[in-house]
Amino acid sequence: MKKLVLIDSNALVHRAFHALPPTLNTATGVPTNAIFGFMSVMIRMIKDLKPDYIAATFDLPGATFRHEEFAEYKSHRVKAPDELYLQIPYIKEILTKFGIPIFEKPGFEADDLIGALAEQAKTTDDLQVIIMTGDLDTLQLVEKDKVVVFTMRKGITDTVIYNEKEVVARYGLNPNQLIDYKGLKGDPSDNIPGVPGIGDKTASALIQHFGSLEKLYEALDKKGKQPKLLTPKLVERLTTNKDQAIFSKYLSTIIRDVDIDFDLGQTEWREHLDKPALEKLLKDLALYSIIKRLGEIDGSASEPASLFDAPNVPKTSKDGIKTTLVGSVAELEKILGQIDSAGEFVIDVHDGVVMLGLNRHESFGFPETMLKNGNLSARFGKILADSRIKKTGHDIKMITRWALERGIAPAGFTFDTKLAAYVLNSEVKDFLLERLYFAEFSEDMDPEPLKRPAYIAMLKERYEPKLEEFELKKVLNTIELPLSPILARMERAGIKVDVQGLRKLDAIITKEIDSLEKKIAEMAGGEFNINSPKQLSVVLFDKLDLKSKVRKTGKGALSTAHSELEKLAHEHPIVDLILKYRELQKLKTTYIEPFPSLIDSGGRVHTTYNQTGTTTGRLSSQDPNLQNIPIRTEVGQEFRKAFIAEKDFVLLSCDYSQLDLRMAAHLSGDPAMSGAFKKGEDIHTRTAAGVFHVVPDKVTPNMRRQAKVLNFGVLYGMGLLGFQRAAGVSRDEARAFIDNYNKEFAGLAKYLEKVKEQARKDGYVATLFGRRRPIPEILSTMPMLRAGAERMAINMPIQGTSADLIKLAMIGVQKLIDKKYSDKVRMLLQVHDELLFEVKHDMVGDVSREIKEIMESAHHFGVPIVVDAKSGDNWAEMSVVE
DNA sequence: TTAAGCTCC
DNA sequence: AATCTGGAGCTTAAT
Repeated sequence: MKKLVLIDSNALVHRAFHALPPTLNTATGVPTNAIFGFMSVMIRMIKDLKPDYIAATFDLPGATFRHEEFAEYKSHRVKAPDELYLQIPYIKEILTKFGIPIFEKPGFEADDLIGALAEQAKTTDDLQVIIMTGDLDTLQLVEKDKVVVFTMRKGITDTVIYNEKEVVARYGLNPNQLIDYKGLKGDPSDNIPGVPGIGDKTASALIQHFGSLEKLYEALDKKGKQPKLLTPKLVERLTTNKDQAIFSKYLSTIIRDVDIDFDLGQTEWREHLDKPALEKLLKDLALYSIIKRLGEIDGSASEPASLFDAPNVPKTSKDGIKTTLVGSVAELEKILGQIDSAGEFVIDVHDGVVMLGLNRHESFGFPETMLKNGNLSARFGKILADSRIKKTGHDIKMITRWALERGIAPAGFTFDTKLAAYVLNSEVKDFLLERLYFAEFSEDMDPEPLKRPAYIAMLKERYEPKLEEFELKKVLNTIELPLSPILARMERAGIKVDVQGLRKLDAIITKEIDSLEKKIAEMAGGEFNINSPKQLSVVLFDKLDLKSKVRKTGKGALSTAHSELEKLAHEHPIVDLILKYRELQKLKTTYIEPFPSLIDSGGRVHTTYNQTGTTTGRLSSQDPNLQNIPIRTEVGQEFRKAFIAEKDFVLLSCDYSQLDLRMAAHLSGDPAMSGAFKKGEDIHTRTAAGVFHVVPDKVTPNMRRQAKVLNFGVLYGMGLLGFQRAAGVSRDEARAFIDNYNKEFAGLAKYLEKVKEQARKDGYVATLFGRRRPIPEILSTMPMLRAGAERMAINMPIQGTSADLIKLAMIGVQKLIDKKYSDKVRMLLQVHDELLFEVKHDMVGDVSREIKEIMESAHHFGVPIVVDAKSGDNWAEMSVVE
């Protein structure tokens, strides 16, 4: 099958322009970011698809539009900046040198020409039409595998091809129904209005049900019995906006009957390619890296990965690393034998290839598919599961997950270059092997995947003496390394979600949001986007002319943050509605909506823990983040109820009480604070009593609240003004409270000074267990930077020691589970000072006591450590375990 | 991509 | 003159 690629140039240029920073320029100042992006995508496309024919289309403004109104609409569209338009002539020139013909016609958009060309080309047998574009407007043209769309995800890095199946999978609609869908939903980026109040879901549901916009309106005219989905409100919206809907559909329809001459022969670009001229032009534009990549298009450049080479032929590159791609079972068995007797090896898994290394000079790789061989798989599994055989990896959590998913429980991970690099410097932003290698050896790593084990071995050699020097071996060996496989198990376990409950909640909240939207629009005297702080501030401060003083944002605009809106609440009832709207909108879009798609076939969601993501030693959780599930508000609680236990199991939550404050008490040795914890007093009440000079019985709720702010403020390095604001007291009061606090807890105050001093002296701070964080800015001459550094210095040992403790506890608890309760207890989540388990319901009493004990005594401190255990059927409704 | 906003500990 | 509480992740608007 031959391939014709049709380039939707305008969409692609826009995408490239916005995806790349505007920092690329020629010496004379011509911006080139869009050109660069356009070219990268094109080279990748040619490399991947190897098209026989290519044609490009561009917008050309002109008088003869389909409709007056349409031209009208266009003029309202936001103009892209000049920097973008400046680049278009260059792109056209490049395309010409490429031998690619350009199609444009006054009054027509690039889209329309694509439609017309595709229409003509698809009559040719044995020819696939591929539309290359930067947006999804042309998806409507997709037909089976005959006409497909090639576009990008996430900036311009990931490419993806949509055929008819994928369109249906993504939208639940046929390609030709997408225009009906858009007619209802609209498209703000194209200035297509659609029907107000109808979004993604409703539009899709309606079209799925009725088939098309026209049929939907026919059904509405007939009255009679209507499906449930057509609520009276929805019917009203549809009828009042009928014309607009029809017009919107018309606007989003790509016209295909444009009169153009098209001849496949003229698009045989390889015939017309003028490479020298192309290179010269790119050189003038200072796009040297593109010139380099031009080799890729005709295969003259070497393939990056040797995985395509014949197996079993060892290759030695000039850096002395010998690599072998193993293709035969016998060969692999021999290597596994070597590993067995060596007793240690490096393992890495990348793109379906398993790579093994014995030292920094030699490594092997074999395709994962070879493990389908039962004998081989058993042999390899045994090596992985044998804790006496030492394994080193880069990201052993990932490798553990990989193995677990293949039925192997790996053991014996004794080194991880990613974790080592993290404990050596937690400030580093990402721990890609390539980056670490460059940082250590000041040269680029060969992208050849088979070499990775050798590089990992090299890094390990570099890191070991450093770990020794900075006394970080203990943190790595007793905390991070044993924790990593445990996290892998937790990720794999996931947590069960009540989808049904989630759906109900969604319906309720959606309704509530709808009605809030309406009320807010009414009060504001017109519809606007409440989610846009910019539009919101216009409504509040200009239209409604609210007078209360609010803070400015970083850029000088009036802030509409929650804390600021509260100040306006007494002036106008709209404010409370906006706050409620925000709360619900947040819950819906961040938590409820994404969840269903994240649930696996067993009804569970799986987070990913980042073990190297924080500077203090905490974990973080992503995709989804299960460490910030709402809890405070009533709707938040409702959402939490959707996290449930498997049948015959209950959830058990064990959380450390006042962990950070206990750590502060221990680290500082402050007698008053330690004393309070030893006596089991309420720490905030005790603090209030000390600061306000009253007996604890006389502490009012307000005094306790202020003391609480003070206690937490101390952990974070809060200043006078911060406390004033957070506690809502006057400047003098604030100063008096802080003075009293520092007298009452003089030991704590002294400790905090000592930490800052140590940071200045050593350039770093550390936790009780020796985990470090560099604080270079503590010596900055800029007061702001320095103050910030001091706050970090104060907080890290406290937050970090807490993080260390719970990690130790997790290791201890997992040991208990493996020994006594496998299949009966699963550790599911860690939320900084809380561990969540799934426990066989009839065992929760015993299990809870044992876990509590392990958590409380994971390490001995100068203050008691207290864990509260609660259990229940869901994450919201839990009661204390006796 | 950034800024603003909100969720959690 | 401007800032002002530590550690995270995610969504939306706007560029």
